[in-house]
Amino acid sequence: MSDLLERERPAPAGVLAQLCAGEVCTVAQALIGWVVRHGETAGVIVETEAYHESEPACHAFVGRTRRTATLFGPPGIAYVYRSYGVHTMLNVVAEPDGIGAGVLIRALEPLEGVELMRLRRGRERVEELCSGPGKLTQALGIELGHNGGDLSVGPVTITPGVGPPPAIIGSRRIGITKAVELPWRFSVAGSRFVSRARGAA
DNA sequence: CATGGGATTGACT
DNA sequence: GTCAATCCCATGC
Repeated sequence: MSDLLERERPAPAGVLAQLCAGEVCTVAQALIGWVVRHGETAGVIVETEAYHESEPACHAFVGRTRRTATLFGPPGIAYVYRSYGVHTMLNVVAEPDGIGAGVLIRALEPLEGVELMRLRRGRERVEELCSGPGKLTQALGIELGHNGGDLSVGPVTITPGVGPPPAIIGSRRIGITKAVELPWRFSVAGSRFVSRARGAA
């Protein structure tokens, strides 16, 4: 219905870092429509969530530790971690160096390498390839070793999309137990590629 | 060194 | 709707 018929375009040096240096909720919305690529697989971002050191749902809330060091670093860097011992999550570090904040990439609209995504996911339907934070990292082959990597350099990259920015809906973040009231989840209105809150319509 | 808790997903009742 | 899988890492003794 509202599929994004976009393709990535090269970004001038420093564009991603400059964008990500802004306020994290602004960054989370601005990244929608951008393209995540790893090798031959790529997808358009259709859902994000913002996390900031000032609120307890953010890993950086506890301060700078080995785990959160990346979050406190410069913007535009990948923060990758393992969740529930099973799934890998991809975040983009936001806000200036020294502030712990990041944007969780929660869903992509598959753009290239769909057959490889199907192979990695063991699913056929395109709607089931990247419609969740653990799913998209599996589909793109993103792993813990990508933590700390510069997303403007690669191997995992995030580059601008093409075309008008899509209409964005704000809502509550999913799967957390603290600061649940903050409307810091952002998704493309009407997209069939966004994740589903457990049991939601 | 031991313990406990997840920014989830898929299978099953 | 319910539940287990599975491991990294922060915390505490």
